[in-house]
Amino acid sequence: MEAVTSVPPDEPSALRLRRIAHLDMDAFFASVELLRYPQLKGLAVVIGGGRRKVDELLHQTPDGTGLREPHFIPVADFPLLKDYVGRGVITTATYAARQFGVGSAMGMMKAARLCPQAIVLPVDFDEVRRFSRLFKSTITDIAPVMQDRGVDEVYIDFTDVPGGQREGGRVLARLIQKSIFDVTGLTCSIGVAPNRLLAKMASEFNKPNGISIVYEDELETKIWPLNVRKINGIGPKAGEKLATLGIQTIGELAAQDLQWLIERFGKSSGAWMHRVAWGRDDSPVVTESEPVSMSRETTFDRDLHAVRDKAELGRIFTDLCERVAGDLQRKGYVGKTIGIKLRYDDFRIATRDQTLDRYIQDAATIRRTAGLCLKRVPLDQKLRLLGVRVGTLERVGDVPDGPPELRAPRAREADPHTRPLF
DNA sequence: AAGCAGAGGTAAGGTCTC
DNA sequence: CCAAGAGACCTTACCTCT
Repeated sequence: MEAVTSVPPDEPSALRLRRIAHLDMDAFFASVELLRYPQLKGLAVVIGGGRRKVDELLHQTPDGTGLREPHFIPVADFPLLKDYVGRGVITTATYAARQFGVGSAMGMMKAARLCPQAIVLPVDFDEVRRFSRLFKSTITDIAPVMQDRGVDEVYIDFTDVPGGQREGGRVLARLIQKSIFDVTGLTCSIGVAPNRLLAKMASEFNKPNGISIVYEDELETKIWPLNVRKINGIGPKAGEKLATLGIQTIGELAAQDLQWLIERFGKSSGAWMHRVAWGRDDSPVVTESEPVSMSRETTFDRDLHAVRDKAELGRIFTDLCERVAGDLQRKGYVGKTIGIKLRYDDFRIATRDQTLDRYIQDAATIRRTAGLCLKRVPLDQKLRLLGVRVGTLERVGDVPDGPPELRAPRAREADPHTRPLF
């Protein structure tokens, strides 16, 4: 394991091991809600839906009389549940709800069937973001080298933090865990190991509210018995393929010949699998990064047909373009690759994109270019989702050929051949 | 003239993550 | 009949330039 950082040759005693931590907030979305509604503690609660109407559900009685204070009715007792929950999925479930087999990314209707007494709460993104900032700033106050991995997850480099090496990092992990709880009232789980790969797996060992340390020489005992799916980057597909090849555990993966893996998974993936199975990972903790693309997509309340529902689709399409443009402008980015994504009613996905010769950020150009993309895709089948994406981003003011994004879009009449469908 | 190699861009699809 | 949204990255194919 590449455990040694660069060490001045005249200071042999300064030889340090890399100590990387992975920190994961416990049932983050649900825990944030429980802070607000402590009376729900211990109950089966599912967060999600994502649809605005879940919010109404909280403030409405089944007979339609509104309530000012939120109240909590089990999903099963609510008539017209589908109208409220639509085609949404669960974001997080409390541990009580998980007992019933309910979990992240599961459809709401299915969850209602599995756990009829579950209380549904909407996601409060503002509140979640507030707590996200809060726990991250608590961390960087103690250990400055932190990498964002989403709202509820970070990597931290303990190597050069005073005390970061004590008890393999456990002392510092405990300090961070306690500080986060004091500031937010929320618990988290932390894994510390010689690299990010192992730290990520370690953080799952002792959930919730746990700490676990994995040392370099514990690969065989603590990592190899695990299923390959525990490796961050091996998902359902690769897991299935490995299973077909008779490989279940990470140890079995490590036992495979490098060339054999490359033949079956490609040069890059095969070599990567071999490396991670041996616990090798020297990727650094990266404290900042630039976005590559920004997108907006939406699943419709019902499947829509490109011709029959043209007007409605057109409205949604324009709205998506305006929202992406708004995101770009608000965050100060321009882009030159415009793309669309659509999902048919049978869940097949099609994408198209087009790269412009200049950087833009305005809704009109996005809309026009995305419209051209849409013309290149078969539209005889009903759609359930439409998305708009802008990629090849540059920061405003950092654009290779000056600031063309500030130029007004060139006014021009579309010729009939390239006139967008919407 | 033809062939090859490598770099880099574009496009489409797919996988994975939280 | 049920399966979100946002983003990163990979593979493959094709094209262009050198």
